[in-house]
Amino acid sequence: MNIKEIAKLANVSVATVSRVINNSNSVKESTKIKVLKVISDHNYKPDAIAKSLRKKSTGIYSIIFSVNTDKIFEADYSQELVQGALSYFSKHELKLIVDTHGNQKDLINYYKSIIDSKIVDGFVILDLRENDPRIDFLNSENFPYIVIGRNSKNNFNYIDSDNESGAFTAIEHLYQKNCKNILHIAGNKNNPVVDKRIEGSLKASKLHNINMDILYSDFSEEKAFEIYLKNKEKYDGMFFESDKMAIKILNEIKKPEIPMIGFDNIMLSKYFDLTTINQNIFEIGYNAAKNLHKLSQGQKINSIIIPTDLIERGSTNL
Amino acid sequence: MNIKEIAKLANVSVATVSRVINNSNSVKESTKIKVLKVISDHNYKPDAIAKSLRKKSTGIYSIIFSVNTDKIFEADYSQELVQGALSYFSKHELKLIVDTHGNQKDLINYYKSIIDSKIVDGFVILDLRENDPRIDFLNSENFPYIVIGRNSKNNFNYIDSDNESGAFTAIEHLYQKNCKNILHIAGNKNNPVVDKRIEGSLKASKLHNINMDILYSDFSEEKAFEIYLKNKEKYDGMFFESDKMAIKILNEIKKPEIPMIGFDNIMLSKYFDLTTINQNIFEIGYNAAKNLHKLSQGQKINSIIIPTDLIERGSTNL
DNA sequence: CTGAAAGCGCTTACAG
DNA sequence: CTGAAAGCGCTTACAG
Repeated sequence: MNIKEIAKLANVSVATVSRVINNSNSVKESTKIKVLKVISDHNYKPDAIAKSLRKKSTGIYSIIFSVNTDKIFEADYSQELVQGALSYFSKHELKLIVDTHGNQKDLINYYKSIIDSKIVDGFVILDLRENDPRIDFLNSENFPYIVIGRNSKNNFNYIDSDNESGAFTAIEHLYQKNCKNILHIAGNKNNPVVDKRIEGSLKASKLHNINMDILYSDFSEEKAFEIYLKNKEKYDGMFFESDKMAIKILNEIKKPEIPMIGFDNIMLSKYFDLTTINQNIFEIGYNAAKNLHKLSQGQKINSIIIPTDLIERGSTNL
Repeated sequence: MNIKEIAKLANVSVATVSRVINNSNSVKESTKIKVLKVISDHNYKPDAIAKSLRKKSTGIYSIIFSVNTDKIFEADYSQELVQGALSYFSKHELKLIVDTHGNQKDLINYYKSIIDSKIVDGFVILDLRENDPRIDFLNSENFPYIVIGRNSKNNFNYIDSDNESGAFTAIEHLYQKNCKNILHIAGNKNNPVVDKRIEGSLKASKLHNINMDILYSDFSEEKAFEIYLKNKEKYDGMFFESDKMAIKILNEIKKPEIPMIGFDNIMLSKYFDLTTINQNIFEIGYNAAKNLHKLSQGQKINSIIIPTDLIERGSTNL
C-alpha cells in the first residue's frame, strides 16, 4: 500500500494525499475526510525512507559512545542520559541510534561518514575534551549537535550540570554537619568539570570561613583510598568528586569514620548509605534531545544548566 | 557530492559508479581504479537513504523497551544486552535504534507503524510472555525478529541463557559446599525461565541425593526476605533465582548465616560478595544481533542457547 | 564490461 | 483547492 494506491482509491492525486498526510491547510475539508477514510481503512502508513529522501531529514538522531564497546554503559550516567533523551524523542516520534566507535584516531571520519550517509539529523556529543576536534569539525560542517558538558571555549550549544553549585552545596552540607576542616578530593587537573566544582567548593569554604584543602585523585578509586588513609586524622570531613571513590573507601572501612559526601548519586550509593550530590542526568538527556530537535529544525536555542540537589544519607549523619 | 557528479568526473555512467561502490565484479579493473580515485579524492559517501529506498532495506535494527520510559535500563541486563548487540552491529556498519513504548495496549500498532514506515530491517524482542501477541503479529507480517528468551511454544528464533544448567550448577555448587538440605527460592509460576531453572535444580538434587524444597517468591525482594527469615534454621543452603533477592537479604543481615547463591551476576553482587550464576548477556545480545542480521538477509539461522557460568565468591565460603 | 532508462515512494514548486 | 510533473540519489534489469 503506497501513496499512489491511496490516491487512486480516494479519487484524488498523490499530491492531495500528501497534503492530507502532512496537514497542509489548503485542502478542502470534504476531500480531507474522504482521503483520511481511505488511509485509515487500509491502515496506510507513509514510507519514512522515501519521505526522508525528499525532505533531506530523517527524524533520527545519534549518540556515539567513543569508548571500547565493552563498557559503554558502565557508568549509570550513560544509561540515565539515554533514558532522558529517549523520553523526549519517543514523545515526538523521533528515533535515536545508539552507536559506538572505539578508535579515537578516525573518530572524525566516522562522524563524517554518518553525516554524509544522511541517516541522522543531529548528534548528542559526549565526553567532551578541552580541545575536542569534533567541535571544530561539526562547526565547519554546520551540522546540528548538542554537547553534554562544557569546556572553556563553549563555542557550541551545551547542556550541563551545575557542577559549581553542586560542589558549593556539598561543602555547605559538611559545614552544617559541623565540619570545619575539610578535604576536597578532586578529579583531574585541566578538566572543566573539576574546575567548576573547585570554584564552588572554594566559594562555600570562604563564605563560611572553613579550612579546606584540595587534592587531585584523577578519579582513581585506589588513589582516593590512599589519600583517605593518609589524611583521615587531619580532617573532619571529606568531599569526593565521585561516588565511586567514596564507595571504594566505604567498602573497605565498612563504617564512615568522618562525614563523607560524594558526587553523582549512582545506584550503588543508596546501598552504601552515602550522602551525595545528585546530578539530574535524566533531565540533561531530555533537554539535550529537545534542544537538538529544535536546532535541527532551525530554531534558535540556548544552552542549559541543570541544577543538582543534595541527597542526604547516613554517611554525613554519624 | 552525489553519484551523478562522481560519474561525470570519472567519465563513466552512474551505473558504473554504483557497481564500483557495491563491488560488483563485472567492472574492468582500470575503470574501477579510476572511479575509486575520484570517489576518494572527493571524499564521496553514498546517500544511505536513497540506497535504502531502492534496496528496501536500511541496515537499521531496533530494540523496543516496553516499559515506562523511566526505568528502561534499570536492570543491568538491558545495558549488557545492548552492548552486546552494538558490538556486532558496529562491526558490520549496521545501526541500532533504541526505542521505548510504554503502552501495552497499542504495542502491536506501534510495531506495525515502524514496519510500515520501512525504517528498520528487524527487531530484537525483549520481555517475552507466554502468550505474546507480538509473536503472532510478526509471524503474520513475516518480518524479521529475534527473541531474547523462550516460552513453551517457541514458534520463533530465539537466543536464551541456559537456565537449566545454570540452576543445576548452582545446586551442585551448594552440594560441594556441604549443603545437604537446600531451599530453592524460585521466581513466579508459569514462567518459562523459572520452569527451566526448576528442571535444572531438580536434576542436581536427584543426582546428588540432596533434599531440596522449592518456594515461589515472585522475584519480590521483600517476599524473599520473609521466606529467608522463616526458613533459615531449616536449611543449610539457599539458591535465589535473582541476585537482587539475595542482596536484599545480605543488606539486612550483613553476613551470610548459611551458604547463599544468586543468579544474574548483577554489578551489585560483587560488592556484596555474593556467589552467583553469571548469564553471558553480552553474548546473548551479540548473537541476537548476528542472527537478526542473517535472518533479515534471508539466511537460515538456528536458535542459540548461551551457557552460564559460576562466579564463586564469599557467600558460599563461610 | 558499460550505459540509458526506469523506478523506489514520497514532496513541492508551478500552473490553473 | 487540486493535479501533472519534476526530482530527491540511488540500484538494477535490459540491451548491446
